[in-house]
Amino acid sequence: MRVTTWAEYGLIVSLHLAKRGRDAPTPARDMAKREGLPADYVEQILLKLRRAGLVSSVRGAKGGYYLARDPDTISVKDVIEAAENRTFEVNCDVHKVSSVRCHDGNPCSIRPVWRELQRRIDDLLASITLGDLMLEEAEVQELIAV
Amino acid sequence: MRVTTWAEYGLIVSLHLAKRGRDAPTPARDMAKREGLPADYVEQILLKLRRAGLVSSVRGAKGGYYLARDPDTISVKDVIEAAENRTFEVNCDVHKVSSVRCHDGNPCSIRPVWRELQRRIDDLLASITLGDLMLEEAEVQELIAV
DNA sequence: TTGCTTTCCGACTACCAGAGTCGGATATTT
DNA sequence: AAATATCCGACTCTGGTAGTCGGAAAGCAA
Repeated sequence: MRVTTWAEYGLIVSLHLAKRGRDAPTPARDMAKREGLPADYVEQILLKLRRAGLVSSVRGAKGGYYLARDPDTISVKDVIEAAENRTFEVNCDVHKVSSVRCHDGNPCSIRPVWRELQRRIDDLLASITLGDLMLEEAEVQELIAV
Repeated sequence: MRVTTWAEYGLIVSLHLAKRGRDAPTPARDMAKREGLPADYVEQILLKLRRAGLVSSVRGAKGGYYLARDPDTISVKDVIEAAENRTFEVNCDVHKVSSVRCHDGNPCSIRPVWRELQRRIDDLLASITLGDLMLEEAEVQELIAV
C-alpha cells in the first residue's frame, strides 16, 4: 500500500504553485527544473490537475500554470484524486477476489475493514489543505497530529 | 493505494484457520478449494504466514496448517505485514523522490502527511483482531466504526 | 518397504500498471 | 517569423503482482 509518484509529484507541484501565488503563470518546465522532477512527466500531471479543475493554464509565450482556487480550499485528497483517480482502492469494488465472494448479498466480515480504512484515510487527507502545507514541516506535523 | 492479494488472501486464509480451530491441522489444498482460491498460491502465502510465526504446520500425511496463536492475539496488521511485508509504505523511506529532497536534514512539509497517514492506518489495523472478524459482517462494522 | 499425502522452497512465466519519453499540433507573445 | 508554452495521444521500459511448476523432504498407513 503506497501512493504513486502521480500523487507525490502532484502535491509537490500544487504546493509549488500555491507558494508562487496567482499573479503570473508558472511554466511547467521551469517548475520541473526547480523541483528537480522530469519535465515531460510534470506536464502530464499538470494536465490531470487542470482537468480536475485544480489549476488553470495560459497557453503561448509567457504562459504557464497557476492554482485555480485559494490554497485553503484545496485539500490533499483533492490533489491525490485528481492525479491518481482515487485515494484508497477497496478490492471489493475494483479488483474483486471473485464475483461470488464479493457480491453484495454475500456476507464477508473482511469487507468492513477495508471500508473503514478507506473512510479514515479519506477523512485525514480531506482535512489537510495546501494552505496548511505552506507552513514549516514541524508546524504541519503538529497541526495534523490530533 | 490498495492492498494486494497477498494481504487479502492472507486474511481469508487466517480467518479460515481461526474458524476451524486448532484441533486438527488443515491441508492447504483443502482450504484453497473451499475458499475458491488458487491452491499453489495459497501455499506460498501460508509459507509467509508461517515464517512470520502466525501459523504452524505439520508435514506429511494428515498434516496441514493451524493458527499458531489465539485469534484474539493476532491483528489484521500482523497478517498484512506477514503477507506483504508492510502496511503503508512511506515514499520518503523506500521509493525516495530524490536523495536530496528526502534527506532527513531537508525540510519537507509533505512528509508529515505520509507519516501521519501511516500512523492512522497502522492504528486501525492493529486494533482489529482475527477474533473480531469471526463475528458477523454487521457486527464487525459496528465494532470498528468508532 | 512401498506408497500416499502433505509441507517446503526455489525458480519460472505472464501480465499490467507505474513511470517516463517523444513527436507534433495549437495558441500567444515579441 | 520566431520563440515560448500548453496540449495530447501514443509509445517504451521496468518492476512488482499474481500465479504456476517441478521436485525434495517428512510423516502416515498398509
